[in-house]
Amino acid sequence: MPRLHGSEAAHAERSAHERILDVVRCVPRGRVTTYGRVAELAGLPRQARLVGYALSALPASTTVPWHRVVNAAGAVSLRSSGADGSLVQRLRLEREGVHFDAAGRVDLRTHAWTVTSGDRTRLARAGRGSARP
DNA sequence: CGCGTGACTTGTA
DNA sequence: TTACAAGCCACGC
Repeated sequence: MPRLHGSEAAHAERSAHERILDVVRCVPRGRVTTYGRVAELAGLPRQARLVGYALSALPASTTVPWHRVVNAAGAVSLRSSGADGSLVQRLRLEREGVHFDAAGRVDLRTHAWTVTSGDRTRLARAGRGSARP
């Protein structure tokens, strides 16, 4: 059972943390999105930092495609754990066909994820909770 | 309860 | 192009 965090409880029964993960799960293979974008789609505008915090809390065994989330400059953000994680992120993206330039940045104009109607349906379903009245 | 820190963004210079 | 400040939120001390 998701624990509510007060401020969002009045607006949704699903925590901001889970809504963020729902959005990230909708990012298709070979595409990337930004922290700010995820926050906005999760109904948390201007809270990109919260997205980074949510992803940092993911277990190593997660199925959430966290590697498809980059910063606004198209660069892979360093993790507090070290540079290994960012390297893994880059390798995973390249394996999906995402191209990095000489500066180590993704071309967001080419690889940015665009939300489709199917994505919105999927998000809405996740938001309602498939087992909720 | 205050303060610093952090996988961020945006605006300004 | 880079550098700095302000804004936002959760967490540990």
